[in-house]
Amino acid sequence: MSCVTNDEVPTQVATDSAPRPRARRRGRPSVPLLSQKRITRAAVELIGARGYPALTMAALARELRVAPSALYNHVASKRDLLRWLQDHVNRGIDASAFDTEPWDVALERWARSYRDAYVRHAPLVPVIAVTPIAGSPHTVAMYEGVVAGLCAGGWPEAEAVDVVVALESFVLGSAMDATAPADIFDVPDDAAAPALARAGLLRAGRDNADAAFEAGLAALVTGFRARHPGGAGG
Amino acid sequence: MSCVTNDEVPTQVATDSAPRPRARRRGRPSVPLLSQKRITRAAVELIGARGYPALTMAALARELRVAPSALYNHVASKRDLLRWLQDHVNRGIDASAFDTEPWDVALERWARSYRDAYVRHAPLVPVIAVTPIAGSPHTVAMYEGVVAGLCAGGWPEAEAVDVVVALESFVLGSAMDATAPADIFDVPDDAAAPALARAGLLRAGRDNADAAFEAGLAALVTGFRARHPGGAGG
DNA sequence: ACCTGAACACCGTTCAAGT
DNA sequence: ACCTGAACACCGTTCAAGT
Repeated sequence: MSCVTNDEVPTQVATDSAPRPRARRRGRPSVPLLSQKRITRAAVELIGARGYPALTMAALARELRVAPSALYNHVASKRDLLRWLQDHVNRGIDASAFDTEPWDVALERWARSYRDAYVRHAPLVPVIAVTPIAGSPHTVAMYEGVVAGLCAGGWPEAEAVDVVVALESFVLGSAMDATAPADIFDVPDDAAAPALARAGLLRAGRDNADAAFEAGLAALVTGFRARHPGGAGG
Repeated sequence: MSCVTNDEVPTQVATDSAPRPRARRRGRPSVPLLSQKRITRAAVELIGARGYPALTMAALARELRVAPSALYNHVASKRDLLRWLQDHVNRGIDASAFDTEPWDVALERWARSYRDAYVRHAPLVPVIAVTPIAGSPHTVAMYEGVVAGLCAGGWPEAEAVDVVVALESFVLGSAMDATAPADIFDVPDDAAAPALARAGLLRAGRDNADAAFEAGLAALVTGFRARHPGGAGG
């Protein structure tokens, strides 16, 4: 009550009824307002709330209550921001089965977890495909776990990477496919595409993206099992 | 020579030495300058010459010697233009093997042709995944041929579409992967990722994208053969 | 080093005015 | 119907000026 600390005029109090959205002195703040962690976190929240089209540098800066140009003291470009996001998303992928399960079981679990993560982040997929992993610690850790697990399961190192890249291509393609509208294969006139039209009727109401992913995943693992050096396959 | 038609002052002739880059009366031309065909053709040429980043509505209009706003009399949006491009690229994919070869051989050939086409058009991949095929005649024809071929080869219609979608996901993911830099898996410090580092050394100099694609394609086809209802597989 | 504020060079798209 | 020209509402990014 009678204390003399500086809480009688907190920054939220307006001097009168006029709205004063923010006030900060012009120069460098004594403690930095931004960091990679804070920027990434705000970007994830923004995407979660309003989707990828809403992720603009201006909107992100607004979320962080900062001028847009302030972001460029921490990240070189929007492209680099997307790389941070990629690493954040990869952190959520579960590759732990490679520690406990046979390589083929682990591969299936990893693929499902990987696809699940990117179905919600499909706009990152084109970024992933072209981005060297070196600067992304969680991404490196994930691949190391997967490749080490495959090698422990009997795969030669060079071939293990082929398996990983092939599976990743399928997973990322499937993640993009999962964002498609359900009626993507609908055809207007049945005469021009009778097989497609019949198939469309048979498939109506199914979750086609999931079914195709599971079919492809099973085929891929079956095929790799057949190729595995010490395997029971052909 | 002595004819009285309107060719004595063609549009290319400048009245004096001053450069006059273009001259056209303001109103509607007697014969339309643009069409879907001409716009698509110019876009393909522009992409071929200067790449996808150069494909802007302004640059495309310039190529066609037209004001940017003129394009919008023919195409509703840049997105729709990309759909036209998708259909054009799909026209170049060879699915003819389904007419003459067993389904598994045809599937492999189609997949290679499909990937080849989109390696040069990777920026279209995210568009494809989300675009209904109905408005794209060549795309519909391609899928119809593939699904009909699979059905003729003994696949039930609904399952045939799963096979197609799974293979397509793999192909499009692989096309994006093929645009990645060769050193995408390089890791700076070997201690943190020893398996990855060893694999990187073994793979240096190889065409890794091609190897991974062929490995995945072979596995996928092997797996589908094993699942085929009338097949010799398990 | 790290912020603000004011620019810059684009981008896709719209629309009135012309024929 | 189909073009031009002039706008509009963005976008990512740069940079001098401040502390």
